[in-house]
Amino acid sequence: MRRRILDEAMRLFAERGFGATSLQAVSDAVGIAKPSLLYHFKSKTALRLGVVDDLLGSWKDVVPQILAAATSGENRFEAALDEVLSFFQEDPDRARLLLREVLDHPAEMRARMEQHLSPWMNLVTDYIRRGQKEGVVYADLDPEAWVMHVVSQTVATFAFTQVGEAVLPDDASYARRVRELVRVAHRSLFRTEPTAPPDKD
Amino acid sequence: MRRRILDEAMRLFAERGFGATSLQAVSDAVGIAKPSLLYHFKSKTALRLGVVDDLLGSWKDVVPQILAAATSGENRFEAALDEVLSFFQEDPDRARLLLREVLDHPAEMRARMEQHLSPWMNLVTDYIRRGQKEGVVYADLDPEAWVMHVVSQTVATFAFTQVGEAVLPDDASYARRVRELVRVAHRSLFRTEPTAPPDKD
DNA sequence: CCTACCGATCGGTAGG
DNA sequence: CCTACCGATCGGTAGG
Repeated sequence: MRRRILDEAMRLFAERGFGATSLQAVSDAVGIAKPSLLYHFKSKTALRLGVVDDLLGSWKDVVPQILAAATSGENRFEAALDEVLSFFQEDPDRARLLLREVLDHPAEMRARMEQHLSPWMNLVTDYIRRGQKEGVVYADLDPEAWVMHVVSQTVATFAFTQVGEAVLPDDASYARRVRELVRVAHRSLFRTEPTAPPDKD
Repeated sequence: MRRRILDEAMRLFAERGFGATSLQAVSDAVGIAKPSLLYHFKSKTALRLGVVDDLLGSWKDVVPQILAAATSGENRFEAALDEVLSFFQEDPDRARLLLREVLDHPAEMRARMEQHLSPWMNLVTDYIRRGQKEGVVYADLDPEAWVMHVVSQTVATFAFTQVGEAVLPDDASYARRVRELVRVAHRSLFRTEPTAPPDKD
């Protein structure tokens, strides 16, 4: 039951925001009475924290896959980026909830992100710095800022599926934005040509 | 008075979100009674639309400056991007409100953005396509998707000032993110070296 | 997990 | 621009 509450709350918080979602709306979606929900989560704030913990927990599960992709095999860059992309692609509400949380609780999320991101951030930026010494990565690139850039652009791409279509009105709008995101990330990182060059239409 | 209501409502909506801001909170911030606020704006929804219209209206004023910067003088690229950057830099709440509106009302904002962006979007993308024919811009770049990328990254950079600091913990975090944004935009657009190359520290 | 219920606050109206 | 007030809904509790 806790699982079902978290799922419905996640969906509603991502869609309408925490402040615009009542406990009644969540319990209706689950199919239980409001006091029953408050047995599982003592307060609305406790429910919010439960949802955020759940999201960051599922992110933690993906980190090893990202690191594995980034440190072995060919096309390490594409493989690692694909892992980040598919995390949000799997459920775009993850991107929407993350954006809302960062807007609603910047200080709190700053601390949590630091905690959840720093382990793999350091590995990725070390890797980039090695590439800079070898001359394959631009020397004037700021590793931490570049990773933030790529991650936040990924979140934005999936959070704003619909709005992207306003400017890219064809039905391939989503695919175009993802492809351009990958292209921009690649071109801004490597001084050399892509191993597998992006299709040019 | 209408002006003061719009300013305070904008601030509060950007900070806490529309659903988490009561009319009482807005009227308190302005220093009037709640029914007085409802004389100027018939409903909470009318207030929201007033705030959004005001924001998009101020964007409209910047568009000519962007186009002027983009089509004359040297370093047209840097000059045009600077105009977009300074619009949000002037008041980061613009970025926050925009993000929230797009999350809360994707269909509505899609229509409004299309209306407010398409005039200059077409001019900018035409310009990029000319650059592609001349060979200075990457041929595999997707002009509309690229502009969306740069704009949304600008919005994200200013909306999430605090969270950026979690990963870039020094006190130059904000400047680093802006510089990297400009660098990424440049490197992903031009095949050639920058006219004024980014400092490499 | 439920019914019944709490005080506080919500958006909005009446009337001046 | 105000006071006074409305029904509805809010988050949360009592008690079983």
